[in-house]
Amino acid sequence: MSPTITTIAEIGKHEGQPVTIRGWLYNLRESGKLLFPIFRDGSGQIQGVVPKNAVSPETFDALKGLTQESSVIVEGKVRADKRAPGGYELDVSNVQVLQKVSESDPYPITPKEHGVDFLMEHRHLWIRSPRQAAILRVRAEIIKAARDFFDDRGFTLTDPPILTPAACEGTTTLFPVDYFDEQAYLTQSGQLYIEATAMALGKVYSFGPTFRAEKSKTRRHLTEFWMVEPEVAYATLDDVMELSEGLITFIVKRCLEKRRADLQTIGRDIAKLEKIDMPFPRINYDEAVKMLQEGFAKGALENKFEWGGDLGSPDETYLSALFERPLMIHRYPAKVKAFYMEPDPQRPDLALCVDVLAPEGYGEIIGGSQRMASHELLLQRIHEHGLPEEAFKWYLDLRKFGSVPHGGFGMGIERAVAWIGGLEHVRETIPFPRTLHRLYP
RNA sequence: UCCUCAGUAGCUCAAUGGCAGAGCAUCCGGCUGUUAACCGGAGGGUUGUAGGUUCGAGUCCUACCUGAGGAGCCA
Repeated sequence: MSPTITTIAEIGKHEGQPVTIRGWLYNLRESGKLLFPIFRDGSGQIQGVVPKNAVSPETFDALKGLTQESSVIVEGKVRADKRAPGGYELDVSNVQVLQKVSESDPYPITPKEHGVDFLMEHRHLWIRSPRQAAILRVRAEIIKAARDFFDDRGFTLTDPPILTPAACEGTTTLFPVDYFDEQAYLTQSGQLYIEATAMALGKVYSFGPTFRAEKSKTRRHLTEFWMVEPEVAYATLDDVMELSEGLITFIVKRCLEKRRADLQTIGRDIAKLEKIDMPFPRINYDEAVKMLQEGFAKGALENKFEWGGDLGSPDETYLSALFERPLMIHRYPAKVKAFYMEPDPQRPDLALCVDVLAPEGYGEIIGGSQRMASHELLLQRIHEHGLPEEAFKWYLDLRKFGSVPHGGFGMGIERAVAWIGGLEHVRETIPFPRTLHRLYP
C-alpha cells in the first residue's frame, strides 16, 4: 500500500511518517552522491534528501537527471530539520516521474532573475513561482473576506450584467461588442444596476469584472479588473464612509490572520498593515486643497493645486503619505464627479462623495457616494452631461417609484491586493492581467 | 494622445566607432548537507526592422516596430 497522500502545507502533521506528495520539481541541487531536489505542489515547497546508497539505482538516476518543473509523485518520510526553511525535509524513498521536461526545450523561467516583459509573456508559467502563488492566495483571501464581510451583515449578492446597452457614466471609454447586430458594451461598473437591486433587497453587493478601454499605462491600471460594490437603501454619505473603513479593516485583519506567511513570502512590511484600524482619517475636499497648497509651498509638489479640480495622482500620493491609515477625502466639487451623485444640501456645488486613498502611495482603492434621489435633478444632470435619456429610463424609474436616499461604493480588488501585498504593480495581482499592450496569454 | 527610457545567446546583462563577451539555463565531468549551492569543460548570435554616414556600426543619424515608466483618465 502506498503511503498517505498529503500536501506540502500539511506535511508537518505527518512527521516521522511515510507520505506521498504529488507535484513538480522546483529545483535540484546535487553534491556528488547526495541529491537535494526541491518539490512544490501548489501548497508549498519542501526539500527532498536523497543519498545514493539509500534508494534504488533507478530512483537515484531518475532524480539525478530530472529537469525543472518535471511532474513527479514522490514517496518519502517526513523529518523535522532546523536547516529547512519550512521546518521539514523529506527523506525520499521512491519517485514516479509522470513527465520529464525535455532538456532540449527546458522550462523557461529559471531560478535567476527575469525581465517584466519575458515574465508577462510566460504568465501561465510565472504563476508557479512561490511569490506569484502567494500573491494569488492573498487575492483569494481578500475576495473571500470581502464577501464574508457583506454576507455576515445581511447583504445579498446581486450580480449586474456584463453586457450593457449604454455607458454607465459616459465619461470613460467602453469596449464595444457586437450583440446580434446591436451595439453593446462591456460593463464599466455595476453600480447603476445594483441601485435597482438595492431598492428591491435593501442591502446588496456585486462582485465581478469590469472593463475600461482607457489608454492608461501605469502601475495602477488594468483594462479588465474586478470590483466589489455594495449599495444600501437609506444610506447617507456617513454610512458609506463607515462601511468603507469597516470593509478595509476587516480585510486587512483577515489577511494578517490567515495569510501572514504568504505576506512574508511576498516581502510585505507587516508592521505597516498592523497599524490599520478604525477610524480612518477623514478630511473634506477644502481641507485637502489647503494641505496640497501647503505641500506646494514646501516644495513637495510640482504644481500648485487650485480649488475646483480633481486630485491628480501626485496629489493623492502626497496626501496619503501624510497618514498611516487609509485617508478618506469627501465632498469634492460636483462638476468633477459623476452625474448621479447627491449634492451636499449645505453646499450644492459639492457632491456627497468619498474617495479612500490607501497609504504608502497606493492611491485610490475606493470611490463612493450618496446617490441622487430626486427624479427632477437626476434628469437635469443627465441632460447636462449629454447622456441619452432613453438609455436611463429604467434608472430614472428608481426615482419615480419610492425614491429614497441611498449610497454605496466600489472597491478595486487589484488595487487592494497591490496595497495589502505591498506590490509595485497591479499586473501581479490577477492571474492573467489585461493591460493596454497585453492580451496574451 | 503626450513625455521619458529600453530592445545584443533561451534568460539577465556587458562590449571608447576597431576580433560579439560573462553569469544563469541546457549538456559532459567533480563533490555526502546543499540553500538563487559550488568547481572544471562544451554547445549556443541575422545585435528589434529598414535605410543612411563611415575604410569599418551593437555603438552615430533617420524612419518604423515592440515594450516599460509616467501624465491625463480612473478603481
